[in-house]
Amino acid sequence: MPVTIYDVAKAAGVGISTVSRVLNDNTNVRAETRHRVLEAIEALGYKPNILARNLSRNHVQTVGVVLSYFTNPFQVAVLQGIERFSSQAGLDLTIFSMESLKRRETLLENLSHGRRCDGLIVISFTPEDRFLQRFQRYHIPVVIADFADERIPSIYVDNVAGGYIATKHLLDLGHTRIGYILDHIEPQNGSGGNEPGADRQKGYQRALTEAGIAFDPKLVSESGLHSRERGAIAAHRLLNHPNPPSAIFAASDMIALGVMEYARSQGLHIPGDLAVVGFDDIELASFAGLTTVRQPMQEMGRHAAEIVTRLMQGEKVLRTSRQLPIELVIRETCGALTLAERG
Amino acid sequence: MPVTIYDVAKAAGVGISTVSRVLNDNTNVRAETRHRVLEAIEALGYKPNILARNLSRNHVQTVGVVLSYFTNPFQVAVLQGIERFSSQAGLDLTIFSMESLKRRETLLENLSHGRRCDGLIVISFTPEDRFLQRFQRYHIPVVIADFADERIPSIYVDNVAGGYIATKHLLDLGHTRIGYILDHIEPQNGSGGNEPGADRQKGYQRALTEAGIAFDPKLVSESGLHSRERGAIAAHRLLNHPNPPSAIFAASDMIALGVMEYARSQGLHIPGDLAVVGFDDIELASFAGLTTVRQPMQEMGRHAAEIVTRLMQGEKVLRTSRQLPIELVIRETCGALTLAERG
DNA sequence: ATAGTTAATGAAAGCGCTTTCACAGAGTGT
DNA sequence: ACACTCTGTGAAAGCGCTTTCATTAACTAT
Repeated sequence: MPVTIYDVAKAAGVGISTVSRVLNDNTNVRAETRHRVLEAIEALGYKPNILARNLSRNHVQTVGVVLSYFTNPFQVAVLQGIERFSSQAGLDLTIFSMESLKRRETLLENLSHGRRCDGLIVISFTPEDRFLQRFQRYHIPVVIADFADERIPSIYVDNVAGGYIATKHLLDLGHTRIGYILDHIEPQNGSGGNEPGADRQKGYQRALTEAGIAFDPKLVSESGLHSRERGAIAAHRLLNHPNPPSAIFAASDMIALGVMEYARSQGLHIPGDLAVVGFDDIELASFAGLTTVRQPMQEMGRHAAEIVTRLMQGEKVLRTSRQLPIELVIRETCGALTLAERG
Repeated sequence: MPVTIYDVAKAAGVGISTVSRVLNDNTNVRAETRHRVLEAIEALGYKPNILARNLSRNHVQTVGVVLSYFTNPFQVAVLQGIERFSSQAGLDLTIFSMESLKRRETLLENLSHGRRCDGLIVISFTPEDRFLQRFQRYHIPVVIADFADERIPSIYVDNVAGGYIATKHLLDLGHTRIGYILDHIEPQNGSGGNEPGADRQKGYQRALTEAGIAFDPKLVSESGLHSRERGAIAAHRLLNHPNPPSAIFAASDMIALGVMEYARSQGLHIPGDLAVVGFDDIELASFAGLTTVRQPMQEMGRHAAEIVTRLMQGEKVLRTSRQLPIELVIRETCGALTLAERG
């Protein structure tokens, strides 16, 4: 029923290999012949069957991205960047979301076997070694976004610097008891604790130390997830401390938003009673007037997509990893503006 | 290099068709034979080549979703619902985002030809007829989310009812000049103006009429997009009217958020000087204290995914379309709570 | 026993491309 | 004129599955 390459060949009075040639390389086919073939294609409304092409070429023309939480605006923003690039590159984008570690296992298991994508971008974590090896064996390049792993092309940000500038900013504003909330302390896997949250904490501690303030573990809380609900819970723990912090630095804007909600529900004024600084600069942050450390989320996605794409095409890429710049965005929740206005 | 069905057949001492049978139907193969085959599969670590299987079966085991704006939290929420269902159903999910009408044309053009997905979910619009026909010809079921089209399976809500209850609520609160902001007035295509924004406007007008208030076209503004920036611009137009509204109903929460930002930037208090009601109930809405009409976004996605999936499997589905319930969520921006507190 | 089913299996023919290989025919150099 | 390289092209062999079809073995019914 559907028109195949054979029909085109017949109509143009050539062999299928010639048709295939005009469809692909374009070299070594006489102009006149090509013209005939093109006309036949046009006349019959021929469209190459992708499935056949895929089998023959052993690829699927798609890049996969695995993200841990679809609900996380940060990840969605990265995804956006990826989408924009890959659609322009003519690649399909298939997404795999895994809401539990179990799911992640099975997902990676499947993914690393069948060729469901030609290249993979993982957001915010490193796949276990055995998966990495398998991907390599199948020549499926993997690149990581929002995570630095020396073994793998990674697009990341200097999280310790980020934690540092956020904390320093609060310190400069006169705060001495500064809380920190991160998603989770335990490394998710054996990759060695360079998770964003942990790195931001390093920066936080470094700023504290430089300021001559002793690090108080009681001022660090874990939310589990980058969500408002969990952020609020973590804030609750911190704020009900006998000697509560006057400022909180959160490892993500979502957590920060939760902190703000909780604080307000307790009648606390922001930034008067509690200063808050977030991380990411998601869209809500500007609405909420949240001071935060901006990471170029879309750019991260774009770069990651660009790298996989080139790797997929067999290109030898020299600098596969890239560090993107961050920036402190000062808004209302830290109190700096209020001070300035007063002054 | 990779182990194929032939290797398994050889190892198990059977023909490839037998291997294929145990891989698939499972009927009509002796228990003992199946066991041998299974053992060979295990021993060799055989995984069927998806590409070959796809070509042979003429499917790709994936559902596609085309969304207009990735930046739209509503669409992302629907996408989430889709993802959850389809991943459980063992289907891959590929997303197509189209930021312009041009892109949409070419996208649908490509999509309706090659088999890049076995089923398609489109969010918030109806593809043109010619595309629909083509999809039908290729037996690719299409279902629409957030849009009602009688010709196609659709998962939708009663938007005119939604517009009605939002407006009625404002009316009940004593407002008489109520503005309305929608994304765009012009139907995007010839499908006949039952776009969500237009329907909500119908409900808005109906409520007005019932209350004996003449509809004033000057109180309707178009933002173009569901974004804060555009919402703010539209609010600017409405609010600088000689006889400005005391309340604004926005066709989406994003627009409503923009309205709030603009109003506040002008020193207006919400809800004191301006009441605002949105639509969707995206996550930010609760943070912003926005009164809104909630639609079950994830559910929409889930249902849409369920329907396509069943259709893809050739199942004869009786009720392919479904209307989901909506609900007014009263929070701070409408002023109802303030009144109650006062009272 | 004998014909008539049914169950289990393998050979082979697709699926619709890409790619290798061989072979004409046209140039080139002597 | 003759050997010698290119170009342009088609036949045919994959790619790794599914599925049809024929065949054998085993089982029922007379």
